[in-house]
Amino acid sequence: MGAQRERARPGHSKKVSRQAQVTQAACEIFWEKGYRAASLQDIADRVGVLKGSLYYYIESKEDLLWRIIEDVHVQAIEILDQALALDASPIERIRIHIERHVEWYLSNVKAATVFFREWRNLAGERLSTEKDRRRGYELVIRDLMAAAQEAGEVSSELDLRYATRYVLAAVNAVPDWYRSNRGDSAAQIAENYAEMTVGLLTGTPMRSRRASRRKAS
Amino acid sequence: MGAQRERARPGHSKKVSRQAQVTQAACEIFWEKGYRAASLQDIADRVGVLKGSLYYYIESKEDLLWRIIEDVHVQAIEILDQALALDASPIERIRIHIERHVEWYLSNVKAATVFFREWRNLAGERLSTEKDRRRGYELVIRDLMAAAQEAGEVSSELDLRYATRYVLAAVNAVPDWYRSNRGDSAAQIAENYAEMTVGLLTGTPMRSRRASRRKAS
Amino acid sequence: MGAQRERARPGHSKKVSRQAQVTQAACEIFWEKGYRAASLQDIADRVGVLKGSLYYYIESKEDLLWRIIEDVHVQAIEILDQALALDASPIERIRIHIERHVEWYLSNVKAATVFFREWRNLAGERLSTEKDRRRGYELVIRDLMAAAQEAGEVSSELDLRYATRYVLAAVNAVPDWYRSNRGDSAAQIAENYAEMTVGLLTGTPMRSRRASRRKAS
Amino acid sequence: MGAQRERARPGHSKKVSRQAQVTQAACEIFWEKGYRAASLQDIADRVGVLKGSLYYYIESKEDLLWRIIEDVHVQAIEILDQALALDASPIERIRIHIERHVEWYLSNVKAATVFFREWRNLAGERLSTEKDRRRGYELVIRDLMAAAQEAGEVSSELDLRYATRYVLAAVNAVPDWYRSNRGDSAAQIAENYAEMTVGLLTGTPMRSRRASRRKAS
DNA sequence: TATGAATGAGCATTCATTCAT
DNA sequence: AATGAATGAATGCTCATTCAT
Repeated sequence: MGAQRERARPGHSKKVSRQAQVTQAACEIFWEKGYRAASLQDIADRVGVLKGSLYYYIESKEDLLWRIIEDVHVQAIEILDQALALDASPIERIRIHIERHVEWYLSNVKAATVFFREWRNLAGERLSTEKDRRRGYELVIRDLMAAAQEAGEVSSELDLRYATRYVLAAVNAVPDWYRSNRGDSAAQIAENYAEMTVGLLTGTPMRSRRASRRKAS
Repeated sequence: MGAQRERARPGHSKKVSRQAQVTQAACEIFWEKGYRAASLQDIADRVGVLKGSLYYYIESKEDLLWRIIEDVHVQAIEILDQALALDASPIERIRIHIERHVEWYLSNVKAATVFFREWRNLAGERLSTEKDRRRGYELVIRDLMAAAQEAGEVSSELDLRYATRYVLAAVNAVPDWYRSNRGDSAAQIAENYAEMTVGLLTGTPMRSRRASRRKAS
Repeated sequence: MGAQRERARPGHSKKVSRQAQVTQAACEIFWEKGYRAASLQDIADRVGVLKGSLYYYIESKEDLLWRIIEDVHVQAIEILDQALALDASPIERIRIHIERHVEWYLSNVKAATVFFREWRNLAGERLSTEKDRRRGYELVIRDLMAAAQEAGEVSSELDLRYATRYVLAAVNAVPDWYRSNRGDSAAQIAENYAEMTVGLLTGTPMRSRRASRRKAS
Repeated sequence: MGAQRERARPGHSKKVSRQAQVTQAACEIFWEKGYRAASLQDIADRVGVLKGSLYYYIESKEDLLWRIIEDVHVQAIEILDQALALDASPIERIRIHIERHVEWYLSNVKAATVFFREWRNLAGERLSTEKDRRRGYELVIRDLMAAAQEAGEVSSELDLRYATRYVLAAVNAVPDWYRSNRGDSAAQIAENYAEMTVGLLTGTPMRSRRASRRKAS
């Protein structure tokens, strides 16, 4: 529909594009009520336009969900790629990735939550695509773990199919319970999760790992 | 509405109560389509009655969800209590509990899935109750981990607030991906998850744990 | 949806089934405003129920149109079959058929009008089916004309592809202008149309045809 | 709104006026989807402007329909007037008129189709005007037939009210089924229709009419 | 126990139209 | 001449729920 090229007026960045405003509002409402319980009326109210006016910016309600999910994917894959490209041992790459991944989640709690909770509401081809993407993501992580296993960093007795799911489920649930205004900082939580993951994979007590990392650096 | 006590007709146990049939159908439909996308028409169709007739057995749609959730709770707590009552070290009790817990999930995939995915659709007091219960459950698990920590089985550096959530999220996601008709048996998966959990908590490599357990028994 | 078996209470025939009432109301509204301009609200108002209640009786708006069209088809084909089965010359069968056909139209003006004006609003498979049916109907009429041509009753110079369309268009337009409350009776109009059709096909002046028919009988 | 006079720039006839482009696009879209199902968006898309921009050229959607209908009328009446002015017998004038009329339809299928199918979507005064025009047109044709009847060319037994409608309906339906890319040429079809009409009116077999016309010329 | 009919509120979506720029 | 944004009313449709029988 209507193209929304931002008139790149410098110094006028305060006015976010309506397009972005709408997606943002949708994300919040979906996060608050869930995709199905959320109505376009809710979203329109938050944006401050009439319900029908939303259709100048979107094609359908699912469209909104799709945008949010796509956006999370793009960023998640970027983070993953950066970790994969690191010049470090497999297990170290895993550790760093988990840390950054969690940190990103925690600074995008709403989008991340919607991403994990609502993707099943997609339909047709989008649903298929999304399933494929999730499977693909899981496989990349599994491959990374396999590399660590081959490098002898991870016990060969660990069944990676389950380890992958175990770790991913644990990590992806972080936005479910996180409240930004109390408890540890996002960075601390991220570090904790990375450590637990490495511990799970390597079976090394936390103490000794920390010590060895300090030595190394 | 009408009382729902089953007329306890002895020797007539073959005929499952309609009440149970309805809950069962609801569980399946909720599992297939999600609570919000499921309609009472769907459920009535599966049971083989008219939509309006359902109201002889239920008070509302939420009622159905509530029953399923309650049922899972009752069984989950029973399993937890049994593990807590064991005469074994804390970490061993954790291991056994996780194993049984996962095994139960896997033989009740639909109910378990609905339980985890749909509880947010409860409203009012039921929602509060449910939140409390989940928090309570988490705390019991955390206490068990704390006991293991005090017993020296778990590193004192592990932050139990996060460890609890890590483990619970991982374990509770099992019904999300489990397909009963392929891959390992429920028992194998359960053992795997229990082992990974213990590994995560104790930081012991899997190999040595297995060896020590064999010696002990 | 809900089965609408009439409770065959004898002596209680005044109460027409709601199902029929709804279709009837739809037919009238479609006739008055056209299918697309007609709203389900209009129909509900005429029946005296709420808009949403209509869906107890129908599956969609198109459903209503479809029913009307199917009904016309069933009756039109019955009339055609009866004419085809007559023990008479081809041209006589044509004459009789046109007469009965027009007469039926004129006693079902609304349905017939909707049938001719609105079928293009069908979609998907229904549209295809309908197109096929119309083509099939045309072909049967053409075959009948071809029989008359072979019997020497119709000039061999007449191009039957066009003659068929000429006649059908003329005849099918009758409900477009007919007003039951003034002018000739339906029977007179029907006779006129039948005669004109025979005249067109045979090229016999009307006077001589009438005379010969009187002699024959 | 703004005046729409074309700036009559001489020597610049290549660029069709936007006004005409819009009407043309509307005609096509109305022909493809029907007036009610067509949206201004469709038309704007075809023209290559934004929906809102159309209102520089039109006052309303109905406006577009009205223009198409007016245009057909202007041309139809011109054709009729030319036939009426011919120095020939009434029946010959009828024959010639039908022939030219059909030929014109067939070279303006879209406009003609819209003209016949969609006029009922007009409202208010335009609808009344249109009804009058159609009635007037029918009466002129009827008068022509009456002249033929008085000249003894048409049987006095023919009821001209019905004959007029019969012929007009048949002729006006031509654009409904015509496909320019297959079958006979427009000229052949037009001749066929003219012949059938004369045959219907005069009750003369086609063969003898052709022979007599050849002699006369 | 169960049915069949109806309710009524809500929902996503469409669209002709307007208007400041 | 045309744009881009918004309006507001309407539309087809869904669904949990009610209730007399």
